Amino acid sequence: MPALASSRAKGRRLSRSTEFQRVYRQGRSKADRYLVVYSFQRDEQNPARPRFGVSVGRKVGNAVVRNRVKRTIREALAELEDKVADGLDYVVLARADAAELVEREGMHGVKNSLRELISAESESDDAR
RNA sequence: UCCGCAAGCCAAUCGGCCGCGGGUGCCACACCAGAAGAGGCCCGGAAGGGCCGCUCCAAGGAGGCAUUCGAGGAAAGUCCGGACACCACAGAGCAAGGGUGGUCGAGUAAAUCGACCCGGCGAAAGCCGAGGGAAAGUGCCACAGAAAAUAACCGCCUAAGCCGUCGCGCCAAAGCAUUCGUGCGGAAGUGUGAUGGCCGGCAAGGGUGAAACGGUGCGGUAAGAGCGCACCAGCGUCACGGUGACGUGACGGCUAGGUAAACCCCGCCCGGUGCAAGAUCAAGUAGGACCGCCGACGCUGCUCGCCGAGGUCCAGGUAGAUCGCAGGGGUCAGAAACCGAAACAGUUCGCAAGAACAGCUGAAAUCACAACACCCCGCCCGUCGCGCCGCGAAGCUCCGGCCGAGCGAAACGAAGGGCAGAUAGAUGGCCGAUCAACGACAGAAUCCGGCUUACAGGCUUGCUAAGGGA
Repeated sequence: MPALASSRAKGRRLSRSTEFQRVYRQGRSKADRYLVVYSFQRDEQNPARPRFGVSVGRKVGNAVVRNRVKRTIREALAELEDKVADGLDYVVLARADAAELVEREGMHGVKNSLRELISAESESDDAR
């Protein structure tokens, strides 16, 4: 199977509303003050590369702010891709104060926050 | 130079690496899907259906490489208008409801634009105004104030009328005096002056207010008043100027508060919903018609009926997909040309219902859309030209420089590059350099024309007033 080079490419994103719903309803979640990470085991037998969805609500700010938050999260995810288990769908939800984190700490702040959330989640996964 | 005003423009810049979305070209077939071929296996009584790998193809998806394009002046608010789509009515008028409102011109239209008029603000440049009608009618005008529309609290005035008081006259009567002529006298009466009151007159002044029944001055008056006059403002008529809003002048009669984004009257305009409009295709599930090989039941058999499973076709249409949708048009319509006609006569599959193909006419018989190619137009960029500066006696071009800001290409004419189009929604990240030094407001979502609102800093041009210099 030809690897899609980047997690930012179209095929590696969650695209359908039903896919988001599935992750929200059936997945597990972990959160801090700024971000919420949902994850869902898609197919246990045939683990593919993980897929990502980003959701930024209106509470975060106006369109320019939302765009900036979304792009920053995508960049951070692309750099964290190696540390993420295959076969999972992730949704990163930006909470209302997320713009504050992006403005203050930039991409690195978001990356650190995501790394902690994702590893905490996989630990609880192992404990299961 | 500085204060201000107007118009236009920019929206940090440059380089490297990595990345995202669209278009185009090429590669590739290891993945998914598909076409063809031969083969194997499974389910089924059969018709038929399914699965597996192999060979081959390249015309899809995903992928790789290359190339090209990729947020704004407001993309925003969704406030007007138009295109487009569907729905409704399918004629006209009236009514209702909503909108709109100086004039002329531009514009498909607009709560649009330009010029002008009028009013307000400003010293000016200039800015602001939904700016028809208040003598059609109704209503309202807070607080304050006597009063908010046929005004009278303080105030001013007693000219006319009435009632007093006092002074001074006139004077019939009584009375007194008398030279008998008349004189004095004076109640009542009457005249006049002063004064008090009643009945009144007035609207100048004060006070209240956003606004108080035109303003200023002179005359006039008891006091006053358009009562008279002059000028001003307003109204009407006429004349002149202007396409017109309106302006100017003359004359007239002397007065009419404000408010219509209060009701209302007048003129003009107006179906509704919005691209989540809507169109096309279409799994699955349920539905309808038909077929009658198989099974069950009615009936032991045949026929028939019914049920089940199976098959064929059909309609509607969910998930989903595609289009709408990326500047516009031409080549691009034609003899039936959007699902056709004729025929059931061909071939294949099927028990059959039927399906697919072929044949005839024809360039084409699924069409349309899309795409490629070429051409034309529009817009943008840059070129060029207009333009600016210098030199000079003289510059559209003709010698040199600047293209800083901007504009133009209507006609003729030259060559080049470009035109965002996503659908959990692309236009970004990191590093380095520079600055007026960390860069405002802010992110396309059907398109177009406006309006409004937000906004750091900077640039260009023109203008006003003041000061300075020549």
